[in-house]
Amino acid sequence: MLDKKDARERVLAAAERLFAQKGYTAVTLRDIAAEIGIRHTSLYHHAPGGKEQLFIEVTERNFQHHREGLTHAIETTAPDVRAKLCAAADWLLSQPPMDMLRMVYSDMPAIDPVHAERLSQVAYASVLLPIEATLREAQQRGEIDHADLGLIAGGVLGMIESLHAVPEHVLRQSRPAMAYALIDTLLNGLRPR
Amino acid sequence: MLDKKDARERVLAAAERLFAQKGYTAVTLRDIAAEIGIRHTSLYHHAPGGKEQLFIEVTERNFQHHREGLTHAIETTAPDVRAKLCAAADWLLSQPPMDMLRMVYSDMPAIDPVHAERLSQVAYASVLLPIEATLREAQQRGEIDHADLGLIAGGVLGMIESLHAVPEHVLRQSRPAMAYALIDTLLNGLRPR
DNA sequence: ATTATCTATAGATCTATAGATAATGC
DNA sequence: ATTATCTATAGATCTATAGATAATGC
Repeated sequence: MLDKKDARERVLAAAERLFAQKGYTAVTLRDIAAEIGIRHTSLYHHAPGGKEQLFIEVTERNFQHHREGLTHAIETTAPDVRAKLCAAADWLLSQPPMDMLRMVYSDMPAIDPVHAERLSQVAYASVLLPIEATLREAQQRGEIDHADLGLIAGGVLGMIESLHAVPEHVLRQSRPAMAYALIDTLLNGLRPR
Repeated sequence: MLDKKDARERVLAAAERLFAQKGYTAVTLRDIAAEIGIRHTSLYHHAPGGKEQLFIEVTERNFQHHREGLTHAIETTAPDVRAKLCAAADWLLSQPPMDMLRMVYSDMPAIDPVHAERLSQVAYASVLLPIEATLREAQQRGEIDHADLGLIAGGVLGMIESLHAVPEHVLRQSRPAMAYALIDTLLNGLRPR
C-alpha cells in the first residue's frame, strides 16, 4: 500500500483535515474519499456511522490534537509568558485554522445537539484553558496583571487565529512574526503597575 | 403584503443574513425561501442568476453595509481612539459575525475565483481600512505608537469578532463590555513612551 | 480467512427551468 | 398589463446500503 499506517487511520486523517478546513456541510464524503484515492462508498467500511458520526469523531480528535500540541509547545519553552505565548502562536499557525465562529454558527447547528454541546466543551478545554493557565501562572509570578484572564486568553486566541485569514500576497512578514508583534503589544498592556 | 419593502429586497435581505451567518454551502435556496415564506423556485424571479450570483451580490452588499456602519460609528463619537474603537466594537457586535476564516477557506474556494478575489478586496477595504485609519489618526495625535498599524487593526478585529463565539451561558458580562476591556488592554500596550 | 475496495443502486435533496395561476398597479 | 408566486419536472449530487471482487495476513 501507499502508506504503512492502516487504512482507517488514513480515512480519519483526511476527514479531520478537510472538516477542520472547510466545515461540516462544505465537505462531502466524496471529497474525503477522493483525498485518499478511493470511492466514497468505501468510507462506510471504516466509518459505518456515516458522515455526522465521522465528523464528530475526527473533530474531537482534532481538538485533542490541539490540546497536546499547545500544552507541549507551552511546556517546552522558557518560563516567561512571552516565550510561552509565542510558542502557542507557532503551534496554532502551524495547523489549519480552528474556525470557532464557523463551528458555532454553521457546523454545530447541523449536527445532533448533544454531541454539539460536548464538542463545544472539548474545544474550550483543549484550546482556551492551556492559554488561560499560562496567563494565570504569569500573573502569580507578577509578570502580568488583569482581572479577567479568561477574556485575555480568548483575545489572544482570536488575534492569532485571525492571522490565518491574511492572504499570502499581502503578507509582508511571516505569520508567526506578526503573532509575536501582537503578543508583545498585548503583554505590554498587561504589565503590572 | 406583510411588508411594504418590495419582494426583491426581502429576498436579498434574507439571503444576506443567512449566507453571512452560515456560509455559502451551508445555506440552500430552500432555506432562504423558507425564511420569507415562499417556495424556493420563486427566488429565481428575483435572482435569475442563481445561487452563486445571489451569494456574490448579497455578500458584497453585506460588506458595504459594514463599511457604512463602521465609519458612521467611528465618526459620530468623541475623537479619542478608545471611544472610536469601542463604537466600532459596538457595531461589529450588533451584527452577525463576519467570519473571515470561513470566507477564505470555505466560501471563496466554492465560487468563481474572479469574484472571490474582488470580494476579498471589498472585505478588506470595508472592514479593516476604517479601523486602520482610526489608529493612524490616533498615532498622528500622539495617542498611540506602533510600527504596523495594519497589523494592529487586524488584531483588534480578530479579538472583537471572536467574542461572537462565546456561548451565551458562559457570558459573565455583555460582549461589548468584554470588547471594551480588550481594547483597553491593547491601547494600554500601544501608549507611546 | 479476513480485511479493504469496488460496482450497482436507492432514495433524498439540491439547483434550475418552464409554464400556469394569483396578486397588484393603473 | 405587469409583477410575483405556484406547481410540475429535469438533471445533478449527496448519503447510504447490499453484495461482488480484490488484496492481505497467516
